[in-house]
This record gives sequence, C-alpha cells and structure tokens, in this order.
Amino acid sequence: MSDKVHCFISQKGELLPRWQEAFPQAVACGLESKVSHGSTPPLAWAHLPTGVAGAQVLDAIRKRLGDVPIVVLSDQPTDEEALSCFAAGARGYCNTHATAELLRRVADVVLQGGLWIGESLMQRLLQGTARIPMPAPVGAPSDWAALLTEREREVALAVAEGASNKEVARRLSITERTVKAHAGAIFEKLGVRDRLQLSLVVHGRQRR
Amino acid sequence: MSDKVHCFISQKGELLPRWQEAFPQAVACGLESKVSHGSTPPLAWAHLPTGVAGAQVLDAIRKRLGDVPIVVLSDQPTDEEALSCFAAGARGYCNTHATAELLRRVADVVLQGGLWIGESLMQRLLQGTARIPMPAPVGAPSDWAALLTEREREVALAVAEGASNKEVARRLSITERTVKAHAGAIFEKLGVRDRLQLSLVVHGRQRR
DNA sequence: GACGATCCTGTACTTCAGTCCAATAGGCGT
DNA sequence: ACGCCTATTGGACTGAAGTACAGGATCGTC
Repeated sequence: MSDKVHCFISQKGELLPRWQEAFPQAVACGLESKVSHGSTPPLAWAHLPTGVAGAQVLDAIRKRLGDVPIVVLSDQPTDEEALSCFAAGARGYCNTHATAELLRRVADVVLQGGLWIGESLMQRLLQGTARIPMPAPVGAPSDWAALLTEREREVALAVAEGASNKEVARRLSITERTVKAHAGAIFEKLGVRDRLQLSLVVHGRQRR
Repeated sequence: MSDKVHCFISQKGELLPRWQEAFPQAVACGLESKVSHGSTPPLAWAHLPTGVAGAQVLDAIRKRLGDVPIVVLSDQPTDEEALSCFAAGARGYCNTHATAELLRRVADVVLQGGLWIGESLMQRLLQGTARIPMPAPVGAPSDWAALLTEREREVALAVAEGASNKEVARRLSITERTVKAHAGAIFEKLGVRDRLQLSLVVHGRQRR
C-alpha cells in the first residue's frame, strides 16, 4: 500500500472516522474549497451524497487533481450510479460506510491498476454488451495489415486508437523501447511519417 | 500476496519461465490431465492458446477446482475474447507474456476481490449498458465543430489530416506558436489529450 | 470606458515521439 | 551449421508536441 497521503473529497470536506481509521494520514477537502494540494495524491476518494451526480463530481476532481485514480464512495449505492461513475472514469465504487479494512483493500486493488466493481454490475455490463453487434472492422485489412507482422499489427492498432507508446507498452506487456522499434518499422513499411498518419491509414482515411 | 500455491492450467501443463519467476512455487497442470490437487489453490491461471474458447476452459477449470478466482492468460488478447472470458466468470485477463511483476500485481488485485480488465474493454462494456444519457456521438461535424471558433475549426481540420504544426502555420499564414495556442484550446474544449485523439474525434472514431 | 472573447505572438520549459547506434535470442528454411 | 527474419531490449540523441508563463490588438456588448 502506498504511504503517500490519500485525499477524501466530499461536499464539505468532512472526514469520516472509518476513513481516518483506514488511512490515518489522509486529508479531506471540500468540493467548493479553493485550497489546493502541494502534490497529486496517489488516489482520490469521491464521496457522493445522495442525489449528487457522480460524473459531475469526477470532472471537478479531475480539474483539481489531474489524472488521478478515483474511487467513489456512495451513501446509497446503486448500479445506475455506479455505471455513471465508471463511465466518467472511476476506478472503484463502494459504500461510504465500508469498513476500514475493505477501504484499504480497495485502495490496494486500484493503486495496482485493477478495478473495484460489484459483481452484479459486472454481470449487467456483460449482459448488455453481449447483444451489441461487433463494430465493423477498420480499413480493409489487406491494405495495410498485410504488410505487417502480427506483432506490428497489434502495435499499429493500438497506436492508431490514440494510445501513447507507454500505454501500448503496458497493454502489450513490452517495453516502450520495443513499441518504438515496432512503430518505426511500421512507419517505414506503410510509408507514413508519424503515428497520426498511421492512424489515418489504419482507419482508411489516407492512402499509403 | 498469498503464500499459497498458484495453479497454472494450460493445454499440456507447461509452465513458462516468467510464470515461474512470478510464483516460484506454482504448479502446472494440463487440461486433459487427470491429476488433481490436494487442495484448492487461491488463484488459477488459465492459459488460452490461440483459437481455444475461453468459456470452455473456464468451465473445465471450475469442474476441477471449484469456485476459484481465475485469471486468463491469452496468447493473442482481444476484446472479444476478454468479453467471453469475463462472461464466463474470469476475474482477470492479460497477456500470456506479461512480466513476472505484472503477474504478481494482477494476482494481488484479484486475490483482494478486484478485477483486472483492459480500459478499452471497460469502456465498451459501459457503452453497451449505460442507460444514462450519453453525449451525442461526435463525427457529425456540427458536434465537435460547434464547440470551436472558426479559426479553431480550421486548425483542427488541418491537424486532424496529419499536418504538423509548422505545416499548419504555413497553410494558415500564422506562426507555429499561434497554431499551438489554438491546438491547446481545441484539446481542452474537446477533452482530448493530443492531436491523434483530436483526429479520431474529428473523423468520428472516438467519442469525446 | 470597461470588459470579455477571439486572434495573434513571444520566451521558456518538459515530455514525448522518432531515429540512430547497438545487441541477444528463437524459429525457420537451406 | 548458417543465414535471415522477427521480437525484444538498451542507450543516446534530436526535434516536435504540448504546456505555462506572459503580452497586444480588434471587435462587440454593456
């Protein structure tokens, strides 16, 4: 578990006892408060009182703290509210009155890149998606894909979707250096100058 | 991290070096093998070679080991395969060749009750299920273009076509600095991170 | 006249992308 | 055994992108 200071963000900057028990050095901060932090916390907890829109709160937090993982604490958790929060980029969602131990576990999971999501919600998500017709394939594959090795195609698709080299590296479990090596080879094979032009070719908006 | 013995289940019971590096005391077991374990492992890793149905493998593992959390290791990860695996109850999904460190992190997350799921898949799940009114899809020019001034639209289009800042400056008879200023404003208004994502929005391949 | 929005521009800085040098290892065909 | 291709990785470097600070000019509105 990170030793850095967590940040609990709520309407009036209150810090519940069990939050404090979970993270004794956590700081609290009101949404309307103009006080800012010296540094970005490793994790932000967004307390949602009943009736407050999660997406709105998450946007406000992002504007304050930048791209920080956010776990939502809800007074009255519902799948609908959870959906809205995850759609707005939350990494976890649980009950405001969860035990200190559970909060620490949630923090561990999210800090390591996982998600904390209810099982019933996950099943709903899966049910909802199973009925969606799969998206049409990008550009005729034979146009650009045929020129690349399998790994290069994976890198090309990830880059064309807007991922940075670091993100592609994480996704494919290789180093950023390897991503650059593949990208360079892809640029040369497809005769493009950079990743934006690669994206145009992959999506069929530019001829090679 | 649990000290108990993890179990890697694959077609022929092979144990890749980096799996062993991640969990030195892990055991391997083939799907067809009739050898069973004395006790249920805390976590099962299901290796999916290309072309093998995830759901089938997960069912087989459940029959063998009972209700154990399962992380799927895929040789060629795709969102479709991931969907199928999560629908069959997997708790994580990652690349067969993930680093030992990543495998340990995934184990930590899943053992504590979290999910290990790719960001693009999560977004697809959310798109499919969320009934919350979503912003209208971008792509129709009036959607992203309506948020920009006329000059910003000119810059956005030029950038989205793959022009560098210098090229846009030449084309519009302004300095590169001015192009950057407009680009920055455009990124902020459309909520994108860089020119590649701007291009995806302008060409209707990414929601804002 | 004051103000806000828009357009334009500068210096300066950090980060990322891309390229060039290098290397190892495995698989495959000859 | 050898050569080639592919995948992977490192260090080092340059240039572009993006951001943060700052500012001026024009135009429309109050």
